Amino acid sequence: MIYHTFSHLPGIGEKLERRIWRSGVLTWDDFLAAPHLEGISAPRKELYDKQLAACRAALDGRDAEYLAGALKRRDHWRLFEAFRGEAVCLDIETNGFHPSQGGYPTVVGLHDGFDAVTLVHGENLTAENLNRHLAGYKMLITFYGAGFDIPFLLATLPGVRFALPHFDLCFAAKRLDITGGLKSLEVQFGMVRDGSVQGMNGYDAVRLWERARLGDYEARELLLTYNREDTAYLLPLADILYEKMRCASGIADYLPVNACGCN
DNA sequence: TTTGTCATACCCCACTAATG
DNA sequence: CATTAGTGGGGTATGACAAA
Repeated sequence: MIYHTFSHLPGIGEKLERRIWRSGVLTWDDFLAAPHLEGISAPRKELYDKQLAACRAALDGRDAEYLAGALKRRDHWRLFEAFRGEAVCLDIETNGFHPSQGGYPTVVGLHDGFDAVTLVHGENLTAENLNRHLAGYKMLITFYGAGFDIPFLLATLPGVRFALPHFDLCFAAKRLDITGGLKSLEVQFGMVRDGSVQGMNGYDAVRLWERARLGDYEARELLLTYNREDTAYLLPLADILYEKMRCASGIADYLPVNACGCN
């Protein structure tokens, strides 16, 4: 999808991007090879050519951070296919307070589809540790992380750094007119949680931390399991939502073979 | 080259919905 | 609850193209 993207160029929105596709220019290489494009003046094309060449070099060099900066936030999802193999899902639990009132993250969970890492407050949760783990990946996946998890971590863990492309599934779902929180989406797409944490919500996680903090080992284990389940379903959900977003973008209408399976 | 017209990208605002 | 980013609506600014 990223090779088909032109909406990040200044002055090109969704409409113009589709017009470019309609004219037969489907990829960055097509664009660079075309001597002239209708609706785009020569000096402007020259500027676009430069930017596309830079993006292409970044993609060839797997420079995810450059591309994160080059794309508008709402279009980061377009990088998913390119970086799926090096994507990490993140979800946090907190003690229930806001950073300004003594709030802190209790658990930060990372899951890449194979391995799960859990950073726990007072044990191994530090900005350095989190940065080190994130550094091994090319893309970040969250559910409403842009609105909650990321700002919360930035406010409570000085030095933590988020520069990766960020696929926020919550806003993708909203743009697709799929409403409801993470749990609701899991049900909609037939994902079933481990019985021990079924029906739990974020508030329960707050209470579990209270007990875990006082030495309740069982509560601690349940809290970690809950967080792990939260992160474990993000990647399969991303797969589903990415396909739907791609279909909604309209690119499949212009590709020679419609291998999209849009419904 | 200048002007007029049209399309559309962009900006600002209040609102929404999700998080623990 | 309080908090937050993204969204959508509506107005404005900008750029492409064609006619003069």
